[in-house]
Amino acid sequence: MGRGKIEIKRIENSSNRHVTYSKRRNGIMKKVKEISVLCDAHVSLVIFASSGKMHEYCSPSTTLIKILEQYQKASGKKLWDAMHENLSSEIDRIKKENDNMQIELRHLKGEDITSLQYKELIAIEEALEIGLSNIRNKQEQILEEENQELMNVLQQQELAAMDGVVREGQSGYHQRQQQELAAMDGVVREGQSGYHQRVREYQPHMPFAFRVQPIQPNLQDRI
Amino acid sequence: MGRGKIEIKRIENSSNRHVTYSKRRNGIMKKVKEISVLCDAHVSLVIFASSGKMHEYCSPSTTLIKILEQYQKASGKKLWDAMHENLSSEIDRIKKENDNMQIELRHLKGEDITSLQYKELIAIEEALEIGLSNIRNKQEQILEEENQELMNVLQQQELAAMDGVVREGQSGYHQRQQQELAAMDGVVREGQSGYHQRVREYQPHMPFAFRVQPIQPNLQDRI
DNA sequence: AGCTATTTATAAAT
DNA sequence: TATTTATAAATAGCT
Repeated sequence: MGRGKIEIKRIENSSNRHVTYSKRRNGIMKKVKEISVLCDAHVSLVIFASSGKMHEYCSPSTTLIKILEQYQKASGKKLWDAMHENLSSEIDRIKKENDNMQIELRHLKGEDITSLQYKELIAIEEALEIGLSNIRNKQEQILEEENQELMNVLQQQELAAMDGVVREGQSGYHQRQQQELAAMDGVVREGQSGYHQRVREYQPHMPFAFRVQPIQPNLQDRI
Repeated sequence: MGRGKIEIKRIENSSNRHVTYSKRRNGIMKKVKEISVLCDAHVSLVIFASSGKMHEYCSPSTTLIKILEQYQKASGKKLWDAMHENLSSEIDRIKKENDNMQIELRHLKGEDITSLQYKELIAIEEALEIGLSNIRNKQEQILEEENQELMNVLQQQELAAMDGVVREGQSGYHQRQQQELAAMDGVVREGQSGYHQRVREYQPHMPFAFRVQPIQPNLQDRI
C-alpha cells in the first residue's frame, strides 16, 4: 500500500528503514488499540527498534503483568520459575476450594439448585435442618441466660430492700415483679418447638420488665 | 476499509465482534511480522480474545523472556517483583474470601456459633429458612415431574393395551394400578401440613405416585 | 469461510 | 522531518 509494492525483507537503506519503521509502528499501534476497543481484546505489544528504543501498548483494561500471568496459564510456559510456580498452584488450589464453597453456600441458601438431584436436595435439607436446630437452641440458651441475669439482679435488689436500704413500697413492687417474671419463665420453658417465634410474637403484650432490664441496656435491640 | 466505515467502539453484535476479531488479529499479526522483517524490530505481541483464547507473536530473532528483560531495562519497571507482589496479593485476597466463606458455611451448618450474638443468629435462621423453603419447593417440583412421567407411561401402556397389543390380563392390571394412583394423588392433595415428614416415613410402603403433591412443605418446622 | 466495494495504510515523492 | 498523493492492503458487510 503505497506508490509501489515492496517485498517483505529487510530494508537496506537505513533512512528508509527508519521512516518505514515509524510509520508502520504507528499503524500497528493504531490497529492494536482498535482491536482492543472493537473486540474487548486484551493486548500487550512491546516493540524495540533496532536502535533499542522501545514502544509499548497495553489494553486499558489490563496491565502487562496481568497479560503475562494469563500468558503463562494459557501457554503453560513458565516465564519466572519454581517459586512462582508454587504461588500459581496455590492460587489454583485455593480458587478451586473457593468455587466449591461458593457452590455449597449457594445450595444451602437455596440458590442455583435447578440442576440438583432429589438425593442431593435431601442432603441439603438435612444439613439445613441441623443448622436450624443448632441455631435455635443457641438462641434459646441466650434468652435463658439473659433471663437468669435479670432474676439475679432483681433478687439482689430485693435483698437490699429487705436490709432497709430501700423504702417499703418499692420493695413490694420488686417482689411482685420478680414473681411475675419467674412465672413467665416457667411458661416459656414448657414449650418445646416454635419457642422463638412465640416469644417474638408475644413481646409487644408483655410487661415492660420482661423486655428490659437495668443491667443489659441493649437487650431490646436484639429482639 | 470495508464496505462501510465503522466507529471505533465495542462491536455489540457478538458474531460480528468475533469475525472482526479474527480478521483484524490476522491483519495485526501480519503487520507485526512485516515490521520485524522490514525494520529489524524486536516485537512481542500477546493478545487475548474476550473468550480467553490467546494468540502471540514474537520476533524470530528473540524470545518473550528476552523482550521482557529488555522491557525491564528500558522502562525501569521490575516485572518480576511486580508479578510476585501481584500473585501474593491475589493469594491473600482469595484466602480471606475463603476464610469468610468457611465461617459462613459453618454458621449455616450450626457450627462454631457459641460466640454469635442473638441478632446474628436470627439472620442465620432466616437464611436457613429461606434455603429450606427453596430446597423443598425444588424437591416437590422434581417429585411432581416424576409423577407426571409415571402417569404418562401408565397411560400409554393403557392405550397400547386397549389397542389389543397387550394381553387382556395385563391390561386390566395396569388399569387398576392407574386408577389407584389417581385416587391416592387426590387424597394426598387434601392434606395441608406435615407433608414432608409423613411422606418420607411412608415412602417405602407407598406406591410411587403417593410421594408427590404441591403443598406447603415447610410448615411443620415453622410451628 | 470467500467476495468485493470501500476505507485505510503507506511507499515514494515533495 | 513532515506532508501529500498514488497505490497497495485491509477489511465491513454480504453470501
